This record gives sequence, C-alpha cells and structure tokens, in this order.
Amino acid sequence: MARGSGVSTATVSRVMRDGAGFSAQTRDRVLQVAAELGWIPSGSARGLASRRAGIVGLLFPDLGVGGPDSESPLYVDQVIRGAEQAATAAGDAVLIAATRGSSGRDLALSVSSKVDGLVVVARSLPQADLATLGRRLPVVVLSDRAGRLAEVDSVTVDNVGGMRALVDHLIEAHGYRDITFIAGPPRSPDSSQRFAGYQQAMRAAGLDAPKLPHAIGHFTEAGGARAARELLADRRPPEAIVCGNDQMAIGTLDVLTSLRLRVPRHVAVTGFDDLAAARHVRPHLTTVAQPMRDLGARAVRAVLARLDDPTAPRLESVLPTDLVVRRSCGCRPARRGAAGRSGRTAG
Amino acid sequence: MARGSGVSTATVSRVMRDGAGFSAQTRDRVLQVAAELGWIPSGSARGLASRRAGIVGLLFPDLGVGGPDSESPLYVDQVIRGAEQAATAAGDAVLIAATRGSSGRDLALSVSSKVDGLVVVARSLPQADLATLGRRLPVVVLSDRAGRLAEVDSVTVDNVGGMRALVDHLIEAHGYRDITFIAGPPRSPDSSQRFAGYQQAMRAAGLDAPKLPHAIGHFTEAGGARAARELLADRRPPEAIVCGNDQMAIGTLDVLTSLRLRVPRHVAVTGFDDLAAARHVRPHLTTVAQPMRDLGARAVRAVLARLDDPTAPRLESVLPTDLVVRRSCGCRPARRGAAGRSGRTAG
DNA sequence: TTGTAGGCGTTATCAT
DNA sequence: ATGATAACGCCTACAA
Repeated sequence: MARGSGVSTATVSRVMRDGAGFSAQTRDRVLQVAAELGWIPSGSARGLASRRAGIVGLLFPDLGVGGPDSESPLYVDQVIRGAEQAATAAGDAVLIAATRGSSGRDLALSVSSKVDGLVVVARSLPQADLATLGRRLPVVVLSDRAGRLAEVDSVTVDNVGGMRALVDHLIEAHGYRDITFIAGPPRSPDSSQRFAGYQQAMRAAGLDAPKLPHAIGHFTEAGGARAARELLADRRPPEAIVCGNDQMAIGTLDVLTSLRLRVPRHVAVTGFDDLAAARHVRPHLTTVAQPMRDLGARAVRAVLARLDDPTAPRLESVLPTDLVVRRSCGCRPARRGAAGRSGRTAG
Repeated sequence: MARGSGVSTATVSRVMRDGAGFSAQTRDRVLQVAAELGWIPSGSARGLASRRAGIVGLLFPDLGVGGPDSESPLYVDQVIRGAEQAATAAGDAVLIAATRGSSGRDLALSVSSKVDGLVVVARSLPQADLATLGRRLPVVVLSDRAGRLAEVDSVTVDNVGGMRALVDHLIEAHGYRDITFIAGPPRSPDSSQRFAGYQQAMRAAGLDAPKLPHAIGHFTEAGGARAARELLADRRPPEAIVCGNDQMAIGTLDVLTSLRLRVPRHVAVTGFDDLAAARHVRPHLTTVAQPMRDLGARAVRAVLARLDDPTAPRLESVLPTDLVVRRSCGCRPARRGAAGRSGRTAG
C-alpha cells in the first residue's frame, strides 16, 4: 500500500530490486520517501519470499581452542578478504564463523540456516558433516580434497607441484642433497601433499626420500622452533631445512640464529605460503606463494555458480602456486625492483 | 503440522529454539526426524517472525580501491577475528563487508537489511551516513570518535596515552631530544590522536613540539619509506623517528638499512599497533600494542547490548594500550621469556 | 505502468 | 505439554 508514498507494496518492491516496470517518476518518488523515512527492506522477509538470503557462509577452523590466543591458520585472513570481495562484487555478503573443536557441527547448522551456501576451509569440520551439509545446500571445501569423498565442490592449491618446484630448485640451483623436511600436523592434507612434493623431487633427482617427515612442527612458529631444535640436537645441520609452511620456517630461523648458525651459509631454510612475514624476516624467506585471496574468491564464486545450476558437474579446481626465490635458500638478492618470482606451477 | 514426525509446527519451533514446554520424548523425536531429513530451520523465516536475524554486520574500509591489491588497514583482520569470537559466543554470527570508495552508502544499506546491528570501522563511511544508519539500527563505530557527532556508540583506543607513553620512554629512558614524527593520512583520527600524544610528551619534557608532523606516510610501508627518504635527504638523521604505525616504521627501517644507518645505534625507530611483523623485523620494533581483537569483540557486544536496551546511555568506550619495548628504541633485549611489556595506559 | 492477493516458514498468542 | 492460527514483510504471478 502506502509506505508513505502513494504506491503499492508491489511497486515499492519493484523499485527496490532495481527491476523494471515503473516510471522514472515513480522510482524517484519511492526512493525519496524511503530515504526520508530511513526505510530499508527487511532482508529476512526478502529472503523468505525469494528463498535467497543473499549471504554466503564461510567456516574456518580455530585451533588452539578456547583462550583469547586461539588462532587460525594465518592464511585464513586472506581467504576471508578474497571471499568478501567476490561476494560483494556479486551483490551478496559473507558470513563468517570459526569452528572451535567439537562445537563445529552445531555452529555449522546455525550458520547453514542463515546462508544460501557455504565455503568450508580445511579442517573446520569432520568429513561426515560435510557430506550431510552438502545435501542441504551448496558446499565448497577449501584446501582439502575431502570434497571428493563428500561429493561436494572443492577449490585447492597445487601443493605437490609447488613443493616439488621448490625442492627442485634447491637440488638443481644449489646442489643440495642433504635436505630435511619439517611437516605440519599429521592429518593436514596441505601438509601431506607438500611432503609428497618433496618426496617426488628427491626421488626424481635420484636421492633418498624418507617415508616420513624428519620432524613435525604443527604449522606453528613455536612448533617449528621445537622441531628444529630436536633435529639439530641429534646431528650436524643438514644443507637445507624445508618447512611445510612459513610460520615453521620463521621458528626455525630463530633457532638457527640462537645457535649461531648462519642462513643460508650454514643451512638453507625455506617456507610455504608467502605470508607477509616472509619478506620481513631476515634473511628474506624463499617460499612458495599460494593465491590465498583468489582461493577465497573462487570458492565463493563456486557456491554462487552451484546455486544457479545445481546439476552442473562437480567442481574440483586446483590453483597454481608460485615459487618465490629470496635469500634464505642461498640465492643472491635480485636487483632492486625485480620481482623474484618464477616457476608458476601448473594446475 | 507434521515435519515428518507427528507434531505441530509450534512444537517443532519450541524444540528447535531450546525453549521449554515439551517432553524429553517429543524433543528426541523431533530432533531425530530433523536429523534424518537433514532439515534446518529457515533463518529468514525465523528472522522475519522474531524480528531478529541473529547477525551483526561489520563494515570496514578497503582503501586502494579497485585492483586485486586493494588493501585495508592490517589491524582489521584482528578486529574481524575478535568480532567473530564475541558474536559466536553470543549465538550470533557476523557478516562482513568492505566499503570501497563511494559505493559505501549502498553497501551499508544492503548490509543493514540483513543484520540486527552494525559495527563500523573508522573511515568506512562518511559521518552523515553514520547518523542516518544509527537511526535505523544499533551502530557502533570503531577507532573513531565520530561516534560522538553521529550520536552512536563508539569503541576506541587510547591513542593519545599510548603515544605519549612511548615518547616519554624515548625521552626519559634514552635521553633523546631530537625526535621526528611520521604521520598517517591527514584525516585519520588515529593518526592525529597519536600525533597529539607525541606533542604532549614533547611539551611535557620542555622540548619543542612541531605544530605539524615532519612527514606524512599514509600508514603504508611504501609511504613510510618515502617519508623517511625525504626526511633524510634534507638533514642529518634525528635521534629517533617515531612512526604513526608499524607499517610505516617497517618502511622506515628498510630505508635506513639501505642508507647504511644502523638502528638503533644511529637512529631509533618506533611504531604503533604491534602487528605480528613488529616481532619479525630486525631489530625488533618498539611499539604500542592495541587490543585489536578485544576492540572487535567489544564492539559486537556493544551492538548486542544496545539491541537489548535501546534506551541505555550512549557508550563511549576507550581501551588502554600497552607500551611494548623491544630493541629498535635502543633498549637492550630483555631476558628470554620476559614479556617486554610495560606501561599500560589508562582508559 | 500499477495494484491485488496468496504464499514463503517461522514465532507468538491463545486455546485445549 | 501440545495444537491452531494469526502475524511477520516481502516477492510474484495475475489482473487491470
């Protein structure tokens, strides 16, 4: 009827949705009255009627459950930014929630009720729940091939190829043969894929590849430091220490410094992720860049696409990684301004 | 009626909301059927009927508009995490959206329709829009005293006291008198408050305080580097360079290194924020810690509180900051394990 | 171009 | 403890 102006709710609705079917005059009138009244359409009512909330959910893991220091993998921040960008560009919004320990299932249900689809970052949820959720609404898993088993779409990164390119570089450009690997959590898909890439590179060069990582660093700075300390207690330093991510590499660098071992002169060190910290740490960290923002953006787009076409074949997108050569592997610094990137990995 | 079990929608509703008024038997039955069907209540319908979406919105600025490199203040990530934690703890969820340039108003409206209340980070929105929004739903501004003018709640940080404590330290503990200030964007409230803190400390020590900052670094690493380069082109290095945030301090460190000036021997350098990078950079950065997560958490709680009691007096919360003394100011490193913190600033 | 009216899936109020 | 039944505020044919 009259939202204050003299038109029907239908007309107001048409105007507010940018649809067609009204005169410019009517539109101006409606818009003006709305502005005067500070009136905003109700998202809930709109969502109910159109069965589309205009919201995509993003679930990510919060490890170190509980305390104020609870922490998620650092790359999650970038994923969130990428997701936000893609969603906003599509006129949607993103809802975020961190699953903490066993409360994950309840949280997932609560979030599910508010969104049209879900992006689930690796290790946020047990696989069984993924499959269940996937039957109710579009679900895209990130950095986790569990999607395949749960039969939902997935967007991942070429961990194997990235790590392989990195280790190839250490072997070919620097001639290292004695290369130690510090892994992340045993059950992390990212970690095991990266280790596989390391094994492949070693074997391809005719070197012995261990069946298991030399140490476990849990993807944290402290964990990496602990792993490095243990490694070096046993034996003389290897030629290179390859870490499963940047945070562990940073912890390793600290330990080496305190042991008066110079990097890269005495030992080379590498990471994975290319966090901002990789450029701040000394020496600058040679690592593998993941397109973290793009990961988030693509996952959101995949959700939106699935909403449009529920029958499309399952998506299994693998994004390439980039080898980023800096000083910690033993390379000389590039000239100022040179990017220091190379070796884009195929998807 | 029968959602598959044999009870009315009313009963299902009661069970799903954890309310009372049903037998344990009925509850189990409803829950079981729901699980079997994979049924989840509709958030939209629920929101419409109860006029409560269970969602809090978070608006933050995305500067460097446009390109894939668009970037927000780094502390925003932490604010988001804190907001998520507080919201989840309260059974709500948080919706995030970055305002990019002039599209801010539309985005704000779109988000407003989907949420019960809004947290608005400084510089996301023109002040006029803040006031307008504030009339429609609870709005809490973050890091910006604009809240006062717009008559909405605000949560800020004691920028003045934090910077003052830092500069006091430089003057008293190190005896510096020639202290240069690199500021952020001219219209940033954070920046001008920090400059004011610097001025206060200088005057209190009987030193000359400039009316304007010696240089402007726009809160970015590149901007800080540029500012440092300009400063040092003119004159011999000052005893200390105080930067308005950590990112500019990091840029400044790079420039000093490339000019073969040692920090802190030749020049002391300090930051503000205590980003993770402050501990990675060499030398470790003396800075002022802001409780960024807490900032986000409190803002969300303020929104929720306002929802409960619309008539409560306006909230103007100022959180204390912590002086974090590391090596870049000239202090010797603390013993391992010592926190290196001191000087909590009053609110 | 505009209005009318049924329906979206809950919650909340009354009954029973 | 449970059921029936109006709202809730919008969208979407359908009609004019």
